[in-house]
Amino acid sequence: MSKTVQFQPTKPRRAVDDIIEQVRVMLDEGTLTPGMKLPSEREFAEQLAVSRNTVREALRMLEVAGLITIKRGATGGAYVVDSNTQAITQSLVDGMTLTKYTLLDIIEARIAIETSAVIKVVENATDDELDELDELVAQSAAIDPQADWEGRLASYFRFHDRLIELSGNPIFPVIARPLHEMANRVSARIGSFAGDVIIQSRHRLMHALHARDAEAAVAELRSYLELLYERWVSRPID
Amino acid sequence: MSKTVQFQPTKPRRAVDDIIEQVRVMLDEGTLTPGMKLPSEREFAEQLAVSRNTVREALRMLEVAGLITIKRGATGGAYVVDSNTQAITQSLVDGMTLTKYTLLDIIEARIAIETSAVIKVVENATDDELDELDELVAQSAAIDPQADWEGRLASYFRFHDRLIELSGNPIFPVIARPLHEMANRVSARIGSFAGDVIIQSRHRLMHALHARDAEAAVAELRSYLELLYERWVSRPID
DNA sequence: TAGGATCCAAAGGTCCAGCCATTGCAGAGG
DNA sequence: CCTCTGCAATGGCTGGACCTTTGGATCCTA
Repeated sequence: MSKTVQFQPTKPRRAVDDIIEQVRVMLDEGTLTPGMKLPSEREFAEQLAVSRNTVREALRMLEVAGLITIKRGATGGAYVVDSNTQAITQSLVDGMTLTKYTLLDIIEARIAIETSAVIKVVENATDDELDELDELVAQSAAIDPQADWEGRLASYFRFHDRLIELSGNPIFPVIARPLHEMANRVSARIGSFAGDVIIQSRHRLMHALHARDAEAAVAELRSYLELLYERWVSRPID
Repeated sequence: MSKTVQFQPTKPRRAVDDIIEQVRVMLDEGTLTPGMKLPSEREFAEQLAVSRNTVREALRMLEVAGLITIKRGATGGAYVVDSNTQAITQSLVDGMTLTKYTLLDIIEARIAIETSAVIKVVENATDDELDELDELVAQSAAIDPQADWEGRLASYFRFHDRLIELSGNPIFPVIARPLHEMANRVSARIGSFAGDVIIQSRHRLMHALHARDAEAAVAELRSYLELLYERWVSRPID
């Protein structure tokens, strides 16, 4: 049987593309790990046998991709980061300005990920960890939504982020955090609403988690996110 | 109550950052729309009163962000794109690469996303679209897994990708692709197995979809992914 | 000796001027 | 009318130069 050949769109191979691929491969292999420092621009250029300008372009690309951060000065240089959440978020924001995604799309994705995560939380989280979540809820409730809506909002998302971390699956946060960032930006522009409703939902959710009742927890989380969406659409972005 | 002030990390403002922000603002305002062409590098440099190198760095960043594509030659230049899904996918792949994960983590995430997607497929897909999926299954079955395992594998993922696209939520494919990419990196190394089992599962899944039976479709997809995992763990990465 | 002021080297930020490589298209030639 | 060819526009890349930032080493002083 003939091999299914697959033609690639003709994109001229640039030196820059080669460089960033080398870095990506090294990251995948573990040759480069978070915290490590790439060579200085001048040294890197020499190693790669390209000009410093070309190296700089490659570094800029890696920076935007969220793989490195660049610091100036004596101890400066390009350092491998340990999370590119910001970059993913920025991509999603860009996607929304290109009118590719709607709020409902975001919410649906959150429901998909977070309900799956919460099931694992019920299975795996220790009681201490659940108490930690209780504490986060209390912190949220202690912030006056009128006086400091942004602070309250940030507190909400700290809860969600932590909840998803407790699932034990490291992939879930990678996906969920950018979605939260997106939701956060929207909420920040809409302004405060119905703080009590959210706190009450949190209490019901925590009750279900403590009772290790996955079904109830999923139901509560889902209805919470759907409520959120209702509020958003009824108060569109200015 | 005191406002929780939030200080931003001190990041020196570079010329490059200014340029990409100008472009982002123009995109947001609608001054720049998909398909439009930015000035040539030389002209752009003059307009911005910066060197051509700086412009090039900015263009590279916008390119990685998925906002423009760059074409060489006579009618070349930087064109605003209408979709940055490719960039988001790449970001997520990078994010997962930076994260310590296991195969089970990937499978769990796939179950979360793909079962949610398939529910929407049952609701939204037309019969013609389902027929299209049937066709993809037939294509998979026609490839000899012994002779061309990579081709068969690629065919499997085409099915999954298309299935998820048919959910109608553009976020789902964006999340699913990186997961497939990560799964693919592993499968390609493991080699062929049990082609018949997979095709049979596909048939059962399609049957459920045609019958618009969401519950059965979800169950089939889930058990398929779990089966996949079983096979993987029993044949660990070399 | 502790504390502060100063100097300096390393590293990124920017610019310049030039040359090469690619590519579409207009015009020449059949 | 079609084909070939050369040109000009545009991105790709180089090498060198200079500025700015920044942290640490050094030196001075109380």
